[in-house]
Amino acid sequence: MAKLSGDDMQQKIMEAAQTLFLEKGYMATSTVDIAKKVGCNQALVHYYFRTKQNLFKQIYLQYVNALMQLGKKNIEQCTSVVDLVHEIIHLYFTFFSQYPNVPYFFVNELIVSSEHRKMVQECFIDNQMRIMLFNQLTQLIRNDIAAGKIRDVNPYALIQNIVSLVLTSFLALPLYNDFISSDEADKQAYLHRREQECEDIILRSLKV
Amino acid sequence: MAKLSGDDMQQKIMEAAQTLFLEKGYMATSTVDIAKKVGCNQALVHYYFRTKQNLFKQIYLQYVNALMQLGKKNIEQCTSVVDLVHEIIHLYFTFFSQYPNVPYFFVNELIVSSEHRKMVQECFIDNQMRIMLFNQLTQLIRNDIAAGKIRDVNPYALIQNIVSLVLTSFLALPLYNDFISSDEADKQAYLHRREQECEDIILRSLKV
DNA sequence: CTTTGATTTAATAGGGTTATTAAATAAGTG
DNA sequence: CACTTATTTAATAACCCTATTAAATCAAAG
Repeated sequence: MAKLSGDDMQQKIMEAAQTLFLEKGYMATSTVDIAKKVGCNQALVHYYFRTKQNLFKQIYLQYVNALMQLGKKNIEQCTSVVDLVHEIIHLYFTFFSQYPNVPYFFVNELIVSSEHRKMVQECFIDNQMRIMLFNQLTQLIRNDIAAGKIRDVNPYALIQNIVSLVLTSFLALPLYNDFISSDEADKQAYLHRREQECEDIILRSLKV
Repeated sequence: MAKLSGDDMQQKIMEAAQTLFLEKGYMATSTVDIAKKVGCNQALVHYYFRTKQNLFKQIYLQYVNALMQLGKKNIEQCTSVVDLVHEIIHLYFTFFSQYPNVPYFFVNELIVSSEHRKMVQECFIDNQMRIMLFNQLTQLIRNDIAAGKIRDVNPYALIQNIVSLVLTSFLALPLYNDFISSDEADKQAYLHRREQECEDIILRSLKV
């Protein structure tokens, strides 16, 4: 194939790998598949990334960082839990609407493969931003409880509930597609309903 | 190995396959792995089930049916949505506590693999019991809305919310294990809290 | 124009995979 | 006991996989 400047090719390989990992998961995607999609030789994938695992890692971290960066900007200025819940849910829906396979990717690789879980843990567990955001949430919750604005809730549980409802809204997309409607506009409407529904449920769960 | 009557061996193979599919997923489990676990020759797996896909299918359907059967008994006699929500959530938690990997199994194979999704669809879409249970839910909801006992909700959305919260409680177990506590008693307590939390959230979301 | 270093390729080693074969062994029946 | 049928095995065909190698090609610098 026509040679590109190395960075371009590396980029193209990452993009193809991304698409395939998202579509079929890590296991079911081979470096041959990736090369075929790019239109290059399979050895080139190894030239740039040495191992398949390595390639995966870089892609995974890209998404984690993208989400974190986005989160930081939007969430820092929230002054109440209600605000924060709204922002977080909206953030997730915006992000995942753009990359609707990412939730599946996250679940599949993070929950499913203990190997990958370990890998992600390393990058996650002392992630400064994660800690900062969590501390902020905890503080906000404490304040709002003290002020009688919300009932006493556990920060972990709240996050888990939010993430549960949001993630499964996207995880269910293929089922929605097969069982209910495969029309793109319908799916957009579904996601829009889900966003409101998720926020509504969480806010109701916080009422005193 | 000592020969067993054929049914026993078939059973043992299914059980080993079950364990491995649950632990590592379909893709990451080879028929060699299964045979090794049973202690028999790999060809025997194919002798009884012809293909790996076939073996998987039988195991999958076993779980779907077990859950359906269990559901039927417990849910038929509910007379209100509140009742039903309690029963369904308790049912799920009881079932999944017994088989904590099944939620991951369901998600991984149903949501992730479009091939498997198609397969399951065929067995699911005209599953009489599924239709019956869903109709019962719809009817109960209509009645309770008319009686002013709950606010107007969409049956699909309600089910999705319940399933979301319950499934992710189990999907998060490995994360709980790694990040919070790997003590068995703690995990039991966590699941117990989650069951109450799920019911609480759903019931609050139904309040007029 | 040649040299040098970065890309890209073909070829292949060394695995592992599913599935099929034919042969060996056991169990049950007349 | 002999024969048939059901299990079980070893061996192997026919793939696909990752990763490495050495050789080919290109692009920019001297």
